[in-house]
Amino acid sequence: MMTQYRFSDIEKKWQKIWAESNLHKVEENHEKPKYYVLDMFPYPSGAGLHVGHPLGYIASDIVSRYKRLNGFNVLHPMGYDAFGLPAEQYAIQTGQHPEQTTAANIQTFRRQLDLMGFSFDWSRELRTCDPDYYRWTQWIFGQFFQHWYDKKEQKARHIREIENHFSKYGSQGIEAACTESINFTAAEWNVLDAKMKADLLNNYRLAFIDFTTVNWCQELGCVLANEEVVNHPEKGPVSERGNYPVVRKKMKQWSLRITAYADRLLSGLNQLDWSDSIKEIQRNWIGRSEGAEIQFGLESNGHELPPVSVFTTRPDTIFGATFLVLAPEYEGLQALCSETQTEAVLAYANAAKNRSEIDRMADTRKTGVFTGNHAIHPFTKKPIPVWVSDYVLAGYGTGAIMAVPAHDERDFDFAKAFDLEIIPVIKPQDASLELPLTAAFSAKDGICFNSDFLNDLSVKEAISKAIAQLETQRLGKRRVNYKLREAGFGRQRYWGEPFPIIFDDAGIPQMVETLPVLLPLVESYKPTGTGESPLAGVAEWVQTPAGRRETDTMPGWAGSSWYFFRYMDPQNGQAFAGQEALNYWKQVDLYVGGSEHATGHLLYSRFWTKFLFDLGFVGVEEPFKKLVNQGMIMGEDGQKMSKRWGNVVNPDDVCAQYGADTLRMYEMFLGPLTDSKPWNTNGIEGVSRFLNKFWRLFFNGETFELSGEAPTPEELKILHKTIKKIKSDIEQMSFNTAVSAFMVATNELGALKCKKRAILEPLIILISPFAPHIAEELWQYAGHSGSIHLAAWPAHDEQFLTESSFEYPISINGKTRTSITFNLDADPAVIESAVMADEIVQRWMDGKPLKKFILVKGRIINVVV
RNA sequence: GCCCGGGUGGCGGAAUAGGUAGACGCGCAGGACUUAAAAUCCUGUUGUCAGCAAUGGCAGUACGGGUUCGAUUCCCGUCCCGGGCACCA
Repeated sequence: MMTQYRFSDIEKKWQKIWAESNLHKVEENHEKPKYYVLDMFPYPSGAGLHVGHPLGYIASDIVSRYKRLNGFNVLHPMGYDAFGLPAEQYAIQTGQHPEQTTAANIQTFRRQLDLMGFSFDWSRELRTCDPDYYRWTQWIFGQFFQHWYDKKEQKARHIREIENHFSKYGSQGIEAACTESINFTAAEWNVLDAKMKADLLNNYRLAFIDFTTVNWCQELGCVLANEEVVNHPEKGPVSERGNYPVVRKKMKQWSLRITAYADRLLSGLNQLDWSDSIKEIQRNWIGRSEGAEIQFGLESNGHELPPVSVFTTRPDTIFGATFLVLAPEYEGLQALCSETQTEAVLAYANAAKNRSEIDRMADTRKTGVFTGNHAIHPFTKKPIPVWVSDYVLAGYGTGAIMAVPAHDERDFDFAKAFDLEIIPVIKPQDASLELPLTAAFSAKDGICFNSDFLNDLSVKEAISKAIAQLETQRLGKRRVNYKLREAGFGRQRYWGEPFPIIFDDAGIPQMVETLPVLLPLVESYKPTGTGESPLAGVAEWVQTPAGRRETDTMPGWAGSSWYFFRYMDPQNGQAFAGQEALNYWKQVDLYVGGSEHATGHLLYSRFWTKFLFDLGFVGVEEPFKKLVNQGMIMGEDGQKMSKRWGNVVNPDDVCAQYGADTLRMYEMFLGPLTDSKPWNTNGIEGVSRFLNKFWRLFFNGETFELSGEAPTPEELKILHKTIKKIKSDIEQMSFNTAVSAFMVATNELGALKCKKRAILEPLIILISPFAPHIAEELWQYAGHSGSIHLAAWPAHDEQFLTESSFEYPISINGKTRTSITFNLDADPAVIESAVMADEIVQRWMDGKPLKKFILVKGRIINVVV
């Protein structure tokens, strides 16, 4: 009977000892360099964990343990993102308070996480739904509310400073991030009443009340996200759940002015050690484009009409602009229509308003209505018609475009649909355009023609020149535009952070000073049907002596946008984290989590960090220095692991059958961390076999055996190449090849029957980050009283790896034919003559003369004939 | 449509400052130990052709070209898969 290693006893034993001795508790320690390893904290769903969830946790745990062995003071915390919709929906169905279900779910999660032997410092655990936590989420919101963004200084400043400025100088000299730019004098400001001042300041606050268009479902009594709305063939837009009609409705909504930070969010990406794909996703989401804003005066037919500003990235095509198009939601649209066309335009705008986003997206046929009026081309002074069409979006640029049908596909389609003029002004560099155009020529490497002062310039030159000309003639200016929209921050839900806001009798929002504002108990979690959150029904909470409370709650991402700072000092009652802790831990060195948060959590966290940086609370502008996105583990059938497909593998079962160490190593062995890959039950057997083999390296039958015998060069070479390989693999997060290196070392040492302490003991340390329990047990067997996780990482010594000779593959014309061993310091001339004298080489040369002899030292020899 | 990744045995995957393609594991086939099974160990395993065999030839990293003494790796074109964005002017 072979010794079987008893993982179940061993794992239970050590997990208990580690917990009781607080082995993983960490404090600030200025003697050691710090390292902060963070996992994206989980939402504690009722389903518990499946084997896909711990993938990233295992990787981060390996790095944490590796860093500790290398002398780093490692912060490796865990907590729960506990506010959110599923708990609330469960409450609606069962009447159970979300707090109860959340607490129960957290217990399950904790039990499952403990099974896998992670080295989290649980004394720092946090939950976003805990009042001691969310009081600081509310506090940070309050800071957003009390600040505005100064574009000149590129930072957030206190709202009092802009008030002071307004009272002395009006809006003159202020360049602020705002909803709309308004000009007024100090005198005008000073005569405003308190409510009017508050409304005006709302235009500048970083947390402000916005009016946004939402998908409103009367039947469900709530607002729906775009993805919750589907298109019904007869009824039009309906809710995904229940098929109830959905209309677009303007609603008051708290928002955060994230666009103020668009520039910095974009440029900050360059310094981050993140995957290119996720940086690219954020770049696209921010969507910076450079171009010009151009003013078009309108032909007045008797009465004066306001000018229309358009945004374009192609001012070089200005001479090809043959009409303007306004969005159906264009501000002041009605005033721009001629009398005869007003009715048609308004009918069109109204129809467009109720078309769902998806509908508008899916349908690329061009529709539109002529306003009946003309604009004046800024250079040619010719009149060009002004149209309205829903292919122009109100929310981007100015909500109006100059259409250049010859060089923009959409404008081309529109011009064809309504028989509008098409004037080509850009031609390919080395050819002329084929006329008439059958499609827009939108290449950006052409040459201008038909374009007055831009003729013969390249597109790039023409863009600069056109802007310069527009600026000198005061017809327009350079402008940078972003796709990024303000971040809607209010939810008509119960299970979230209440806003620390009370509207006083004048309707002015006032910051609540005493935090936290506790989430009150409600009787029903159901939507009220009025568009308000269930909190609106708690009269005694809503009505306060100071006024009426805001009844919306914050979105799921509020609590997760700053939790990484709270871990640094989780019990602090005076601040979201103390200065000392913030200065010591600074930022997350390694962040591991899924890529699905690219445009949500990861962007918002960067935004909040930059804001807290501006206020001087934190010393870093970026929260996550290095980010690694682990892939998904699919079911054995290749589909996403889900109850629905019946392919879920539970880590509890795997731990019971094979042990946590096997599960950990197997998940790492599956393939590169960042790839998605299927689970394979057979594969885990191989890793289980390996760990047993590893265990047996140390045993002779039933007895543990380590000898003090001096190791041979061959054994030393195996050890040192393994140390080197594991170190570099962990640092590159190539865990699958690290596991394979352990297998190779075990196979080789097993074959040599090596039982020497000098070789095997360092090997236990190497494997301890991967398989912490078995390593701890073997370490104890080896006679150590302290934990292996407090040991030091062995250093590899190159001298054991250097070879004196090398077996050179010999290729003739690039095809390997034989191999000959030479000393590495042998004279190339000697090698050449030896190779040329070789029988096999001679045979393949077949009497042809030698053309070239290539020797790459320690690599290859190639004979060219 | 645009922007990122990526295509290597029966399977998961190794190997890229260009240098012996297929490490490691799974699966499969054969063998040892055993009354038997489990466990463990050993051998083989890209395809194909020749040979009783040891062995050897040819082809081969999605496809077609190119650069090079030499290409899975670099360049150009095509196809396919995954992800992101999408009437963003």
